[in-house]
Amino acid sequence: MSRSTGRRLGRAGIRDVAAAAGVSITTVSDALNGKGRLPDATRSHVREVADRLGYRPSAAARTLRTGKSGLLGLTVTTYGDEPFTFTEFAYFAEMARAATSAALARGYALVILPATSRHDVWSNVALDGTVVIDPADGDPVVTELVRHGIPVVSDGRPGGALPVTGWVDNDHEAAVLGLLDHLADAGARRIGLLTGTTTDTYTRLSTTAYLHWCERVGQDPVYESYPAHDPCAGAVAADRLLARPDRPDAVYGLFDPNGTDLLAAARRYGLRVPEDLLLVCCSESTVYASTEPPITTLSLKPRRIGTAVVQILIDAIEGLDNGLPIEQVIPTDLIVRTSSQRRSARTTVSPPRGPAGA
Amino acid sequence: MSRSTGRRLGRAGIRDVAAAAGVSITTVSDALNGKGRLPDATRSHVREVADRLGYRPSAAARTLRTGKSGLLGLTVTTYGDEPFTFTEFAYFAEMARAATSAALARGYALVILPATSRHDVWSNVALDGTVVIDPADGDPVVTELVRHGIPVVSDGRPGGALPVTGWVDNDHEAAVLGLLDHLADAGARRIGLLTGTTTDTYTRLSTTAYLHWCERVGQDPVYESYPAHDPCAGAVAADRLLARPDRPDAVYGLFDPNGTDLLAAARRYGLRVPEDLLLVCCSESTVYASTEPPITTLSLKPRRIGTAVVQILIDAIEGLDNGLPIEQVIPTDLIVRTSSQRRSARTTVSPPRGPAGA
DNA sequence: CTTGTTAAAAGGTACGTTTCTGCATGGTGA
DNA sequence: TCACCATGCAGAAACGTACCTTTTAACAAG
Repeated sequence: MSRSTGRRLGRAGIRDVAAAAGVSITTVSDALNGKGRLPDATRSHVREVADRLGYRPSAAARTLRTGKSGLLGLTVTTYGDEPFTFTEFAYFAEMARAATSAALARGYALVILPATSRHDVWSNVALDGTVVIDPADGDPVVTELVRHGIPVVSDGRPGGALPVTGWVDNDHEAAVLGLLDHLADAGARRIGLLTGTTTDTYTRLSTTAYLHWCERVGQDPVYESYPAHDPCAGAVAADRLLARPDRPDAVYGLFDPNGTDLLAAARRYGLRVPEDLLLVCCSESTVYASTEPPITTLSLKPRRIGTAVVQILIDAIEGLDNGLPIEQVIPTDLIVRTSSQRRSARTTVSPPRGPAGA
Repeated sequence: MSRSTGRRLGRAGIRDVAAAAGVSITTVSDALNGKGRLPDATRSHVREVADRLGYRPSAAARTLRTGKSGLLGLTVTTYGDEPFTFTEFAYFAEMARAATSAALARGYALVILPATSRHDVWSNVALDGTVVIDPADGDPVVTELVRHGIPVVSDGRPGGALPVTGWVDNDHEAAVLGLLDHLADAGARRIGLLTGTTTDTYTRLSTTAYLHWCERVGQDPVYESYPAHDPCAGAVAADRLLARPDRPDAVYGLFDPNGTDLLAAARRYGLRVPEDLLLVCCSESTVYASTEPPITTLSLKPRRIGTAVVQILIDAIEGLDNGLPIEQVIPTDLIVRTSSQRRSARTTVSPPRGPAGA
């Protein structure tokens, strides 16, 4: 059997479409991709034949030929042993969702990849670019990607002079300072911090901002650290913080679960929130709107970050950037709820009295 | 310039490695892939040269040649307008995480794709198989994938005779029945249900199981429905349920946020939990361990489901299955906490469920 | 009649692998 | 010596597409 008629197995290729339509391969390619100079009659005829045969172009062949795969890597640096322990779950989920949407809107898809440098995984997929969440200083994966000319944009300001194409981050210092001012305005005299032992940029910047603030207002720092990837350790650390002799009258928790942890610890010690203890934590979770009392949260706007990261990355891939690294700062959002408002006892919604009242 | 020396731009290819190592292309390929019959000396020599040149095989070329891309699609059927509104956030995140890990462990990576039938996205990526979460009856994307011979495994029993390669799901009927028995054992006389208006399998099976149970024990059904993708609607429906004249003394909420919604509603009506109202909701979130009081949850074991789905899919791709569709049922896990225990104030240990009851 | 111009379509090569087939070589048993 | 086989390696054909180059036809202008 000759090469033109040979394969009856498998899907229809561009050759089969060309033969069935009575035109050349080039014409089919041009017709389907909207290129070349073809009369509309030919174009629609080819399209119809392709449809009839159920033709789908081979992504692999196209990628091989054009050098563009339409795939973006998405990597989360992890702590601990499990491959994908995101401590900031809601944050990651929101960010990834926004990134996926933004990529899709521009014709790209996201591939989830491990942060480890397992070559056999990374090299088995053709990437046009990569999004890295919270890269470690001198991350080997990032370094190698950049060395191979693959654009890399990071969520979180990269440390260690990582040669990324660009990055997006919040102004963590400003956020923490503003938040502490807010607590002080609400009457806090000694503000405590629940922070992490890891060395990632977020933890580091937030903690130093706290220390600076303490220095400025002349307060002794009161903080507890714990490995952020261990949820139980968070509860323990929250307890430790409230058990100290120099117990704070307000606490900021850097991580998502800290709000409930601190609330539980406060209950154990008979502390009323917000009367005896003001509470704020950094979280994207909506549960803090309906805890008792609702807890003030700092939102890092993961959706805006995810969108921005992908836009920068795709711009770089498509050569729409100016070549310089792009740095973008996304403002944070302090969502003030009862837990950080000492004075106003007014609740926002008037409780509808039900039948059989208390 | 000839084809052998021509390209100094771009990365090193297998040809360059062959030339530098003084062997043929075949030998390089065999050496790196562990195939063929080569002495260890040659093998290691080739590997060393490849390393020195920073050689990375082209995934696109390999995929084109072998027909295997090592990529699995991951799709979530969505409700509402946004492309990725997962109502069960924690569930999806956990499931996706487990699926990603399992895939990675077997050398595959996951690509996140939209459930819409945008051809230009789906056909731009070469997939070896696809995981579909909660497919709609007669889902066109699934149908087309199967028609093209791509294995599809679904999380959630597919309705509408969808010709999937296999599926994994919980036994939702049994879970709901057991849960209702548990509430009845704790003293509930009238159990209410907070359910969804959507027609997905989970909602449908759970609701009918509830109705069956009511019929069996001779209780009038007491339930409220709301569009599960709207978080505010959940709070409203919870309120409505507790405002009814035939107010239930126990409620099961089908969706993740229902626990906090119901707790807030109970507070508004001055109902004590668990004394006046028993509460259970289906959730994977750990926040319910530290609410006041802690809330009993039904876990669907998303990690086990994600792992199982991927194993079945990869088995099918690699031809390790027997060809028949595979159906796997994952047991659920009722995590009993204070909110569903009227008598014993003692915590934590879940009562061993005997089949007896009554 | 020649030449230039343009539309329409065909030819053919390259993208970078994997892998089938085949060619030497040297050792072994008959 | 010869046939035979295992070993170690090379040649070359695909895989399916995109795109650069060329051909053909038609037609207007010189």
